[in-house]
Amino acid sequence: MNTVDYLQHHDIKPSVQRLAIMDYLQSHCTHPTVDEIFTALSPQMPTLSRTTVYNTLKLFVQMDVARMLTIDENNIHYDGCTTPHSHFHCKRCGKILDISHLPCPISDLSPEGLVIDEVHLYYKGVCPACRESGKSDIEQE
Amino acid sequence: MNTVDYLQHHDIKPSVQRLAIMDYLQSHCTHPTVDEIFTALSPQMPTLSRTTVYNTLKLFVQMDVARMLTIDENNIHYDGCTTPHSHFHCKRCGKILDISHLPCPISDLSPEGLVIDEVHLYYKGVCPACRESGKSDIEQE
DNA sequence: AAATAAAATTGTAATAATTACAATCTTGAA
DNA sequence: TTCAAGATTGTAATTATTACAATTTTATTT
Repeated sequence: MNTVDYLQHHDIKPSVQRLAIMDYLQSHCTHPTVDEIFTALSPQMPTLSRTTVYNTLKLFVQMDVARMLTIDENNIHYDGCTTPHSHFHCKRCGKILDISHLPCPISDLSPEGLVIDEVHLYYKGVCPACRESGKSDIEQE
Repeated sequence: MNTVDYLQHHDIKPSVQRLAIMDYLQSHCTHPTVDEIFTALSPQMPTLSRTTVYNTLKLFVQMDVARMLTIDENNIHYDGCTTPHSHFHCKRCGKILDISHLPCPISDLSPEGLVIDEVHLYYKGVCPACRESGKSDIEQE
């Protein structure tokens, strides 16, 4: 499905800005921040406003076509992939990687009377690349 | 073990401020924010500085006697309990509850070459209390 | 006990992410 | 074409956090 249809199927009007942001999210699985998206799209869309990126991502999350990742305490990251999966956050390079591992079924929770809308699972540590390069300490981005 | 010994066993000098903050964390399992801790302790410690609360919590996390929770995108919360457990974040009242559910063993991850230091698992939804009271929409705190 | 050094705390100022908001622009319907 | 609703923009305001220099506390040496 193309991006126009994808947004429309989720009751989102496919403006030029929204299309560009969704395309960026889906073609860059790097879980970008607002600023990364803004910086990447600015050259081709010189009139783009940071506020629009904020508004659009908020809308995307509301309409369930993006997920907000609060894994990194310094910046909120966004994920255009909405199928359940987990993440790995490298403390050295700061990258957030997708991994497939998911928790056990949550049926054993329902006795507590909780209504569960979202499941978030992630790990923190050191990624293979950083481990190889042997950088000694934390120095993100 | 008392709080003085607890901090000393983790190579943390038990200053008055640090003791007060650790005591607060351990006696209030509400996963408070910096501001909640500062506001709660200020009356008894009028000279306490917000910066000290920030510094102290950073130290506690480094020394492994507290965990930083980035579940709530608006504020960082802190947890004085360091044994593995999961959380539930109510989207209505904003409370973070402890729950015991944990993911399956992570041994199936090691093939990917990741070094894992921390596991974070939490759920978002509506807590029993908010469900009962039937408040219609999101209105945190 | 006095002098000194190291560590911790404090308060203010700076930084940076996010939001509020009013003005402008775009789109689609009447 | 006119109009209204919605989307975008840019600036200003807000807020959490950090930087930093000054002060205070604590521990150590003489």
